[in-house]
Amino acid sequence: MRIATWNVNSLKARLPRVEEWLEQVRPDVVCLQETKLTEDAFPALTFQGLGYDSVHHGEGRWNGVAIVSRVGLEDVVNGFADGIEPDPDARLVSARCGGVRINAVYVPNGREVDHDHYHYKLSWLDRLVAHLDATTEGPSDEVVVAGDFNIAPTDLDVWDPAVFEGATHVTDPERHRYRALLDWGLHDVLRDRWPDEQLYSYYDYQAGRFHKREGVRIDFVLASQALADRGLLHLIDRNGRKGSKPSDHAPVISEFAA
DNA sequence: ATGGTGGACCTTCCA
Repeated sequence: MRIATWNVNSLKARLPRVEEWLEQVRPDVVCLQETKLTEDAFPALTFQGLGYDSVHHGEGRWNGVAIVSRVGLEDVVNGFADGIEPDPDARLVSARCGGVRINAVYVPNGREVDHDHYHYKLSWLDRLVAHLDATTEGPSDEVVVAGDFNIAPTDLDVWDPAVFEGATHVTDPERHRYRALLDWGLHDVLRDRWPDEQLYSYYDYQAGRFHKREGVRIDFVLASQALADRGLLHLIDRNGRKGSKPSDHAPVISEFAA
């Protein structure tokens, strides 16, 4: 089962590239972030034509997440299932695809340390753990949480740690909450496979960062033990960040034996 | 040269 995640930075702007990529890579499931679409504008028929079911949780101008699957798509949940107030933003959608509980996440950026949005980010990550508790029997299930986490777990995941001093994405409270997801029972399967490699999923559009290989790794496919044990390949698809009109994120792909 | 890129959308916000 091939599972991918891709922050497309507007599905409207990126649809031709996403179509081409689906035909080339043929993932079984792909989680999309930053669709920036209303429900009405989501191109479900385009995906249907490529053999994929889909579900979208969007709000229009910002955010928006989707799951696109060719191995079934059932038991959809929009947003958090923790029984608290609804999330004001469209940042989480989950469904069961091919027997796996898939969660597509777009974690808040945080903007600046101590900004209101930063505290929203921290509480959002706390709620994500509660959501997993509410929607699974626990980490013994086949569970995937895939998306843009807006956290670089360690200094190996940023091209120059000095540049990020005092910035979001690398602070202890953010990294602590990332580790809480691993403590829950999820595995960073790409990092486990490549423990020492500089692997980046996001490059700022500015200053030629991609061509200088100055990126950060903030997009992950996290998988529970049963899946992680069956990992076949884990990679970041640099081709997805090349060429004309790319997203600022590259797709991240993991494959698991059936 | 006090910017730089790109997407939302129309004036400024967001990443």
